[in-house]
Amino acid sequence: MRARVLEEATRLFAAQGYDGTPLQQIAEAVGVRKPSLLYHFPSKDALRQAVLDALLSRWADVLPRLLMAAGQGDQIFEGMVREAVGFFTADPNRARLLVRELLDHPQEMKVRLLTQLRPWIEVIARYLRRGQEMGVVRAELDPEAYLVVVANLLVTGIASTELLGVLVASEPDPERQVRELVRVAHDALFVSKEIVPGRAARAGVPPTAVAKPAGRAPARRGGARAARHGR
Amino acid sequence: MRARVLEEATRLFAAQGYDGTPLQQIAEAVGVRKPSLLYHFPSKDALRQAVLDALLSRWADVLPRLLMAAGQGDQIFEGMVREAVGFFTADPNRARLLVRELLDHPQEMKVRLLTQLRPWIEVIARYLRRGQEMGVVRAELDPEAYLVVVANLLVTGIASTELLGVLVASEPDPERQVRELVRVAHDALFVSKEIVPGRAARAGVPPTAVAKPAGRAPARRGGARAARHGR
DNA sequence: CCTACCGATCGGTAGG
DNA sequence: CCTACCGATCGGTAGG
Repeated sequence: MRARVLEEATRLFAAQGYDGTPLQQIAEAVGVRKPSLLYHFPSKDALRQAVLDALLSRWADVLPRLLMAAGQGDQIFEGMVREAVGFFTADPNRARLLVRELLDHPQEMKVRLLTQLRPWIEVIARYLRRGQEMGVVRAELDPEAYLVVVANLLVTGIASTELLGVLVASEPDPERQVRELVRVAHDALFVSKEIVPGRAARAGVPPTAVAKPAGRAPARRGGARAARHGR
Repeated sequence: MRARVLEEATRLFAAQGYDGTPLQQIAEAVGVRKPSLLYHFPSKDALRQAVLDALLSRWADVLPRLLMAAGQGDQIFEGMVREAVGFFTADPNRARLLVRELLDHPQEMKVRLLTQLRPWIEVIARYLRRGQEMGVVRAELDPEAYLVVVANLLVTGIASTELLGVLVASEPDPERQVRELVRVAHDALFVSKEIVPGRAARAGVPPTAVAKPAGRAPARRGGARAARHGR
């Protein structure tokens, strides 16, 4: 029952916001009376925090697993992006809820980010710097700032995919938008070799390090697949 | 007086949201009684729309001027990004308000974006395609999707600069984050030549077309200057 | 632009 | 988990 409440509260908070969602409405969605909610959660604010905890605790599992699994440093990008895209496209409410919390409770989120996300950023930033030394990652890239930009890009980009679709084409295609999202993150990260004609590509860059995406057929880079692997 | 109300309402809606801001609080900030607000605006919702109108109407002036001014196609990027960054860093409340409206009133915003933004996206997308034919803009870039991604990136990135700063460094530096924001947009747009050693750079790309940023000193590309040129 | 006021709705409690 | 209920606050109106 507690799980049901969290589920409906997540959906409604994401769609209408905390202030825009009365307990009454959550109770109706769950199928109980309002005071029953306050038996499981001492207050509406406690419910909000429980919803947020449930959302962020999933990342606490996913992040370490990702960093362990990626043996080679250059596979981290694909793994992390695929996981993030999959997580948020499976239920865009997750992304919307995060954005709302960032706006509505900046101080509380600042503490959460600092303790739960900052350590991982430092770890991944070290990988990026190693990539820079190897000439695989763009030298002018600012590791920590890049990671924050991309995290923000993925979360807000997916949160508003449905809405912003009308700007891209008459018949919105979420996959197309997510694909471009991932491409932007990718091309801003790796040193690219696309325009180099022929053998110049071999100059100074270890051929195995950058991995496949650069020279291959464009527009099939994980967004599509990840969007399908669902929840 | 109407202007004063719009000003305070913008600030409070941006910080606390529409549902989180009572008319009473706006009245206090302006220095009048609550019913006086409803003399200038027929309802709270009418006030919200007036605030949004005031914000978006500024872009209706800025966008055309930008596209007129940029004589060369390759200057459009710098001009647009500088203008957008300047506009939103001058008052991050503008960015936050836009993000809130996107979440709280998606249908209404969909109509606004479709009529007020879509035409411009089509125009700029044509410039991008021309750049692709010239080999200056990345071939795998999806013009319309790219523009939406970057617009979203700038708005949300600046909306949360202050908050996300703690993830980048112990002593947050807004300029550093904005700089990386602009770099990501830039490097995901243009074909880069950085790793090409020596004369290979001349192969197939008109030297004057790409303009300066690519080969020069990194990390001084408009974010810093724009952030200073204020409101 | 004000005072006075209203009906509706809110989060939360009493008591079982 | 329910019924019954409360004080506070909300957007908005009457009337001047």
